[in-house]
Amino acid sequence: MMVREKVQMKKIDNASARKVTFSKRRRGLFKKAEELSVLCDADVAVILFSSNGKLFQYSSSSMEEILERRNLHSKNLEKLNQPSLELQLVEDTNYANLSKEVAERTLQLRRLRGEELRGLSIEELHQLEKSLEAGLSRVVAKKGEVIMNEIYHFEEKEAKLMEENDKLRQELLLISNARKRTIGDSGDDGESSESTNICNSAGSPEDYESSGTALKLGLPYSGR
Amino acid sequence: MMVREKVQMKKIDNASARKVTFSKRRRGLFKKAEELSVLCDADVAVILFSSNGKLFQYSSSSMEEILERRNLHSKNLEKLNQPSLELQLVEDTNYANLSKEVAERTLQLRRLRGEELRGLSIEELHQLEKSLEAGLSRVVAKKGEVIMNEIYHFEEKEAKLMEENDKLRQELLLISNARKRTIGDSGDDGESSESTNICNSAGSPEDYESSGTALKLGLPYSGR
DNA sequence: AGCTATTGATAAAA
DNA sequence: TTTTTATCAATAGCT
Repeated sequence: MMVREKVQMKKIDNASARKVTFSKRRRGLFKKAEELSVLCDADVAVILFSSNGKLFQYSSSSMEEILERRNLHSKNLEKLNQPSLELQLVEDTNYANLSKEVAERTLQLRRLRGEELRGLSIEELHQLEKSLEAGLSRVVAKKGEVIMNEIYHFEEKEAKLMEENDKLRQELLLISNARKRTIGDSGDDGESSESTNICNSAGSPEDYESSGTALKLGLPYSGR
Repeated sequence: MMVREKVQMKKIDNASARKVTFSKRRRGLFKKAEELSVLCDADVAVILFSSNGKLFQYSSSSMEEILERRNLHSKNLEKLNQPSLELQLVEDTNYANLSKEVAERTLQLRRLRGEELRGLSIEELHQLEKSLEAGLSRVVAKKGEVIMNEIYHFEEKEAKLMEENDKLRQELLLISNARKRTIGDSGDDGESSESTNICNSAGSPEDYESSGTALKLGLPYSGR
């Protein structure tokens, strides 16, 4: 084996070597992340995009949870930056707030699930109902949006395929027309017109028009 | 130096040793992340929480940007609808767990409100919708129950008041009847019958019967 | 995808 | 915490 050189900290030029290194080091990074989480009882998330834009990720627990938790911390840090008061007080406040928030959210969740409704007034129940209806309508709307999006993609695909189909049928018609003409015109010298007609897309105007109309009548569809 | 042992993949018992290892490996992980990003032209983000709940993060470019990109990219088939309806009362009051719970509940709440629906699949949205419908139906049922209860109390009160009303009217009738009789019977000696008649509730049988009938006809109501 | 020489990471100790 | 050093772990370059 040749002498292994110290790796230069710059982008690897050779694309395939870069890809291999990416795979190896990606696994190494994820392994290190997992080790850290196990050995030190930490929560770890690693997100990475390859140069081609492919996503890879590792998380020691739920990725969404970790990201949400990070958001929360960022907010707390913002709070911390604004009033540069005594740090300890802020820490205590953070803890107290957190604990309060857990309790608050827990109760809210249970109420939204209809589990803990004791002691609520009619007015409060009515508010809860309205809140649920609003959430439901948003979720339903989003679902509709996602579904319509999916359908749109299908329609696009369908349209493309039909268009392709259309063209192929036209070509076939041209071929068969050409063939009929060749057979009908008896005193013609032996020219293999079929292959030239396939490759030559400029047919006679009448032929093109009629075949197009026939196809349209035969396969009607509404484009978007 | 003593023989360095192969590191066991489990949580380090010694707290201070764990802390030191955390620091070292954290730096190592970040370094690996940076190397990967430079060598392979990748975008990398690492987020980690120590066991004390402290946040550390590295990103090769803008963290927010990477996370946003991930949101767009990820087709999350992750847990969302895991009915963690059992909101376990967690004993451990440490900050990390608390923070974790807040994050989880916050995300759930936002989804129930229809605020954070990005990246959810049709199936997940459908589950969310069903969950909302179930909660809504429970809330509506509870509201109906509370309202019916309230109405029942009103009815009870109303019945009592009417009964009282009834009695008072009867007494008034007795008084006016007695007064008429006193005026109609001319050869009566001068006795102040008004005051005694008010206090004396025992009238003649005929009087009582007739007055009762009149009141029933005048004020009909259906009791429960 | 495997294989090693070599660099790199880090546990323990200071 | 950081440094040192002996050791283990990762991986670059080759098949």
